[in-house]
Amino acid sequence: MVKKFIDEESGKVIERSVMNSITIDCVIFGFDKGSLKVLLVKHADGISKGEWALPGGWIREEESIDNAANRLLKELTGLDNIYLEQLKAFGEPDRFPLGRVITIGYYALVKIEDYNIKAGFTASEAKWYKINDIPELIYDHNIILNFSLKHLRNRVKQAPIGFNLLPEKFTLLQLMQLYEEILGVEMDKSNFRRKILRMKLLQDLNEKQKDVSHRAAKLYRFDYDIYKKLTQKGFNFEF
Amino acid sequence: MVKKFIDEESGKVIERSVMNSITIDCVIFGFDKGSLKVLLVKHADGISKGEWALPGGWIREEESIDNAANRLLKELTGLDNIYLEQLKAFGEPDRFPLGRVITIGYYALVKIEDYNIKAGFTASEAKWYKINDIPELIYDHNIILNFSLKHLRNRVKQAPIGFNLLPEKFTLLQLMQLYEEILGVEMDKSNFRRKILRMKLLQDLNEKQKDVSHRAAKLYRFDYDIYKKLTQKGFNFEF
DNA sequence: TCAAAAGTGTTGCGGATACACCCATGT
DNA sequence: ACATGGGTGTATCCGCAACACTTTTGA
Repeated sequence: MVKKFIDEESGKVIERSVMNSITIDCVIFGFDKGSLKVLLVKHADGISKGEWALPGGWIREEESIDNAANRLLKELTGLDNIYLEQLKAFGEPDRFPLGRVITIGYYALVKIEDYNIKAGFTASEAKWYKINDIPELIYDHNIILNFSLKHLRNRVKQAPIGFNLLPEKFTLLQLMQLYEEILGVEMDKSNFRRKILRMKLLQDLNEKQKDVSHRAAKLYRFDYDIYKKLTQKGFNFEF
Repeated sequence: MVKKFIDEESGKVIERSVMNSITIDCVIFGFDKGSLKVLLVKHADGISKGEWALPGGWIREEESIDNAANRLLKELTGLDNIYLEQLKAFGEPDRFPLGRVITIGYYALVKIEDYNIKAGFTASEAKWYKINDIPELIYDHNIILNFSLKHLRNRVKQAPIGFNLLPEKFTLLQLMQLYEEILGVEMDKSNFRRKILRMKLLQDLNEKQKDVSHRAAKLYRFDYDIYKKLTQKGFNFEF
């Protein structure tokens, strides 16, 4: 990726491999059938044709990097208004074989069934992979993925973000299984209930599950307004 | 910052404001006389001449961004082997007035008295500012600084990094005052002792303070080896 | 009536908090 | 003697973990 420049002072044409190219790569997490999954895409052409990768793209000149990440996500999943946070920049000099490209990693949490409905995907192939079943990815994408997983495991204990992976209405057991899966631990049903309910972050919807072959459980919803109010009063989500 | 390019396909000269320039900016924390401080530099020339800023610089083509940050820090403070971690990338399109420049924020924790001894500083002016006394900085540097402060306050509770701000040998009260200053809280002497000693991360040096006008306190040292061992066994620093 | 998951109750332990108190040392 | 910080001891409270138990519902 050698570009030709005109040197401002001398007026001469100089060749320089392009330093400072920037991309964005997204780790998109979903939760489905008790498993934490990541959305990967198969490259349709270019030097890494046929290989799996994190979805990503270029930053446009007029948009902020957060906006670029949101736009890419919308293009990739058809979903708007997704939980999205920057991880950090990855910039080993040799991470991209054809030149110096720094990438900014993002991670997103989506409700997988929303994605299935809208399915705005146009790329050649995209697939949800279980977290324990990730194939080899191009460039340093495995490193980025592992970093984001570690980050998610920390974050989920510090802030109530896990809800973004669940449907709007969920049962306490679903929530517990989400935590068990992400953190890789087993939990006690009874203690989990007490702990999460004591925080008063969940709104009891006075609704029950339907079409289950056992006693139907109450449905709850995460109440973001209450969380904001509590946070302002100094409340700190900790799990 | 408009640059002239030669378009690869058409061969024509095109002007384009440079997209994707990348810099590094460092928030260097120090702890001195009971106050948390940040090292700021005064710009000697350029469009922001005379204004205060976070120390920073450019990434070289052949170095990783982590190495670039380490090199810059060495150039700025004369110090090697410093605690240094990436924050994240900052990339609002208008953050830099003369073109699109994305910056990668880093934060560093240094022992301020080491800095005073070596003092490898060549820039026009550099000064330690108390955290509550930060002037207006150029570009989005106040945003970066505030972000790093918030990050530090979280991090210091999750990992034993505060020690990097203290001298090699310190007393328990010094450590407590460090935590009090960073977190902005008051703590109980007795409870702090128990809590920190129970973790067994501190090595009792069997030495005492000298030249103090009161009963001399025991000196301790943070034992990184023990910490590593404990971490491998599943220990999790939490404060 | 049995399986499966929902949901409640109880008990013991350990860490956090809030104090009260004594110790050593320089001025 | 007293100011200053160093250092210890103790009572209380509360959350957490472990575990036993009852309830509801479909098959």
